[in-house]
Amino acid sequence: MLALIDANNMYVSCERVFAPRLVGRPVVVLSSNDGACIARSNEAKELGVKMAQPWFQVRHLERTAGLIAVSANFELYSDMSARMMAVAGRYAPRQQVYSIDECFLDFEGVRGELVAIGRQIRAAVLGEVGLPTSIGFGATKTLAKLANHVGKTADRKPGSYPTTLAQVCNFANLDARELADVFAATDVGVIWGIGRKISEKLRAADVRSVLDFVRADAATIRGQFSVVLEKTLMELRGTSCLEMSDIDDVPIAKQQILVSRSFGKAITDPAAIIEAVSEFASRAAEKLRHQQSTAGAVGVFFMTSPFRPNDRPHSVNVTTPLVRPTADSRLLVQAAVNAAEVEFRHGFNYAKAGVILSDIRPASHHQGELDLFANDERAKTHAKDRSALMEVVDVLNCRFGRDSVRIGSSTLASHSAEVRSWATRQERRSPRYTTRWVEMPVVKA
DNA sequence: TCTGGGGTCCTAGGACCC
DNA sequence: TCTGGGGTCCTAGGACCC
Repeated sequence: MLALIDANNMYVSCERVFAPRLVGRPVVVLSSNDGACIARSNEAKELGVKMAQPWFQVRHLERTAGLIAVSANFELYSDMSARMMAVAGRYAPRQQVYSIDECFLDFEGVRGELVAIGRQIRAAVLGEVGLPTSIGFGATKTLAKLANHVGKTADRKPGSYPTTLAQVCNFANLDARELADVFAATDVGVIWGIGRKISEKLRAADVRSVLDFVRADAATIRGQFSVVLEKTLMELRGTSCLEMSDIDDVPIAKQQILVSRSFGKAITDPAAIIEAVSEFASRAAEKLRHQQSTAGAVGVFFMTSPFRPNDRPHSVNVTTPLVRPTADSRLLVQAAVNAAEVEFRHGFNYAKAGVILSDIRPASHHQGELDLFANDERAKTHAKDRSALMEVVDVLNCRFGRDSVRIGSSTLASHSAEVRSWATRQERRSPRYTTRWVEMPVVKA
């Protein structure tokens, strides 16, 4: 039996732990640039604020309905996430952290009543970390996800499901009839793996509820959609198709590393694009070294805004293969900047840019005898110097703070983050209470 | 005025091989 | 006029997730 545990409105709940004035009020957390709502409290959902809705569209609710908006504070959220995962992990032999706010637990071999255990987990995470959670139990990952959704919804919208399913929902405790009722009352679009496009297509074929979907013909689903959706169907019928990947302690290395931002305002100046791309490449290189990998290709993109119909659209997306995979910031930045210089066009209002590292492999992996340069002693020494230098840079930045040492070209046009024309706005960010000494909350006697 | 920033997996189709 | 058949590998793009 598997469980999915996730934090309710994670980002909002993290903010509330340290700012009790937010409790019971409609609250949203804003994306970078304070552009869109990426988390909503239940009260904000009730005001009609949609996921990813632009802030300017709901801003009037600040005055009319007491809506409170805060800028995203990812440093705080990821630390709170780690604490939550540590607590949840105590209760089952295997845990897979799936995202910042949810993990799967595998209860195989565990004795005891699962709903009762689920309630203990909720109480522990709430008591020790301060985050409210929901828990779903099912025979497969997709069922556990669905049970979690039912548990959360039963709690939030009385009458939607039997109250016994609220907060902690175990499908195994339902008989066939009760399960069919739950499935019939649940929209097909909430199933894990069914997004907007597929649910539209399913509805057009008169498959509207989870029950409709579960009763659909598997071969037809595969033919008209994909093997992926067929797996989803089998999972809902109780046949496991998605394995637990339970590499508990060692995070799986990313196959692609992306750093991108929307600009605070439109960019027309090549120097600004180059500065941004240089900065993104630097940041990506840090992530790359952190997971002890090298990249064999550097991608750069920048584009105009699709939301400004009066702007001429333009979009650049180029990938530069590297002769030899590297994790050296200077080489990665150089490749990214070169591509940006070549592809930049005057006369466009660029709104967003990014750098993607791909063809990622372990840093320990050497090309071996086929790489002629590798046999060149000077080249070997050079490579060693390089990685030693990067190590020093990383250590210094870890000790003295981000950007204590950085690549020269990322400061071409200006000297501080505050004056960089492309820098994102974050006017409402809370203190990083748990990860910065100077921002630690102070208790007054 | 103002519209997120990460990721994953699968598939179709082209390049290329014999 | 008629122009193979079977395979692999790679990439771009589309779907999804949070």
